[in-house]
Amino acid sequence: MEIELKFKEKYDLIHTFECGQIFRFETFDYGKTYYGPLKNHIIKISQKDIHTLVIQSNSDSNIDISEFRRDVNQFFRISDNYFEMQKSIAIDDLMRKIVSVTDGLHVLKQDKFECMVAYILSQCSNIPRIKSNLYKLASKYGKLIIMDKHEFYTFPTRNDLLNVTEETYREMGFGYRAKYLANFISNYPKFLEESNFNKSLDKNEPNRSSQSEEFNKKLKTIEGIGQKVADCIQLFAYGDLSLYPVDTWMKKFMIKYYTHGNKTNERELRTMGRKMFGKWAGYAQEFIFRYARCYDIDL
DNA sequence: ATCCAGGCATGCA
DNA sequence: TGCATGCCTGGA
Repeated sequence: MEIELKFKEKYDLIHTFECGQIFRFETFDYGKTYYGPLKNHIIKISQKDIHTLVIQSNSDSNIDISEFRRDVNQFFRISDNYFEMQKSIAIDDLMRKIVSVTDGLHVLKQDKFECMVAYILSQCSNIPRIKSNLYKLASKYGKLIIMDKHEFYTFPTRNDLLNVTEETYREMGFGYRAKYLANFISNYPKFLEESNFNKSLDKNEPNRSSQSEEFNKKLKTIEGIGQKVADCIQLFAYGDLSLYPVDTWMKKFMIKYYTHGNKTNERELRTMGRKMFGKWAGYAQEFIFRYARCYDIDL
């Protein structure tokens, strides 16, 4: 099964898949094509031209084309107004530069459970290690899928992990995060299953911001999920673009360029970023993160 | 070899 | 409410 996705704006696969928002997509040809999981199958993403992606699925059976298209549209967030977003983020010379350097980077809408696990494991770690942790989980408890002679694994469901102990996670190298993950799986919070909550967050409803805040608080009641991880989950899996996760890179960047070198805490920087970039703060954060890590050698 | 990460919970002022 | 400290382990 194959569909084409057309964007008015530029789409850059390397910016999008290497910026650190998502961990289980791989390229075997230096960024020309990417493979990774979408729902219960594997997709191959290739670029036809700078505005057009071709998405192929490994499975032609047990999924219909309209459902596949809906999933793909959602994953690639095709209804984001990219030009408006870029324009409103480019608030000064530095941000204009960053928007131009990262042109074509798109925020993706990730699977909720997988994203939560990934970011619970991400704390005080690094991308290679997070990737390796997730690979261990998927290869042990997920389902093997072969596509184009490459091996991939679907991500395990919560059910698949119900009987896995903290000890096992430690043996898999998750360190002290093992406890958080085991606890998350076994005491899976009830509010995550209340589907109306998720739905209202997914839509653009008038009382969205208070719901967004409430949901953020609930996420932080989960052991091992603090402000930064909650923001990442809500941004990447729940599509709340108004969030501005502040990690060490963002902190370095903000202190260097926007507080005149004055040290402040993460909370203040988060508030500052959300104020500066409004409803597109999540995009701004991704652009800045990409820029800070890969293009600003002083940081 | 160390050293310290894409944080968090905890305990103390 | 704000800040220091320990936590696992493997990239760099």
